[in-house]
Amino acid sequence: MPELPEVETIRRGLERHIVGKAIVGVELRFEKIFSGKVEDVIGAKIMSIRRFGKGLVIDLSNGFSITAHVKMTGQFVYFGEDRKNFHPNLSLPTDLPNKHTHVIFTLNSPAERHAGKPEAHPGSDPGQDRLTKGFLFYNDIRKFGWLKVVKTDEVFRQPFFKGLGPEPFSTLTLPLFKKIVLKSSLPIKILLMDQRKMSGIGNIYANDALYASRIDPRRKGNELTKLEQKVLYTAVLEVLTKGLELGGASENTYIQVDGGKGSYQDHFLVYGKNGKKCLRCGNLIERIKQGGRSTFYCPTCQS
DNA sequence: CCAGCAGCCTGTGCGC
DNA sequence: TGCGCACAGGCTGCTG
Repeated sequence: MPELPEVETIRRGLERHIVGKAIVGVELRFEKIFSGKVEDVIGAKIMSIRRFGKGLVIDLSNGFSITAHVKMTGQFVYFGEDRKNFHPNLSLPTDLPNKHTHVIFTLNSPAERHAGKPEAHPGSDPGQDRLTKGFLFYNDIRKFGWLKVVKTDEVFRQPFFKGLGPEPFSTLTLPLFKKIVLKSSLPIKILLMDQRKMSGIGNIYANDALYASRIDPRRKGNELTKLEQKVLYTAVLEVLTKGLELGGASENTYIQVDGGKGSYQDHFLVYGKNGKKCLRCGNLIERIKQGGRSTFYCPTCQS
């Protein structure tokens, strides 16, 4: 369930593992999830990785970018030349590529010409894999995610990027948050998850932020008090920060670029806890449907 | 314009 | 054991 913390963790992993390398090959195993031209990325060097909401942008040296959205089950995993993963405690795919691998990028490092140079501290440099060849796998069990090659200066012409609301850690200020909430008669939980109103928040963090704020997820945005608006804003940033610190929530298929897992799933406040005791009052957490999705809340604490 | 909902997919876990 | 079904959930595109 990649949301902002998970996607940002992926972004950081890609930044560490693939920036500086050149794309020397692309194997498309399932064409439907890929659009744009493969030729436009061949030979280009990877310059930077950006994230907007839950979307990723891999900027290349030739004026093109690979935009991507992993939706629910997409994974970017970087393996070294020996096709072994970098994470020491890897517990997920060791068999890549597997039947869920839809794209394989072969990467080559320009730094290879220095291969004969001895390392000052062999094995101790966290960026050492930048000096190796490798493979970047895009896996996606449910095939909801997509990769699209576009010109870098046209990234924001895409409907997805064009329509994104403000970012929780930068452009979504408290005054703006208050304004957005005040203007909407949507249930506050639906509002938090609306990527056009504000970006990056999905089901897990929306549930937990509302629980932390003691606000009933069914309340309308424009019916929140000024205090509740502020408390909720703070809670949103807090749960996202916590998720980020823990490397995201690996409850299902989400893994990091090096194959490691996040641990926010061990710190859920209310998400997925229906029938279990509320951490605050001990009464039972309930599950309801909002917009076709599960909402978890404590009927006693959240009013 | 907005709200609501089906569709896209596969794996998992449940009841019978 | 296995079948059918609900569920997971982000986003698009359609309808009213």
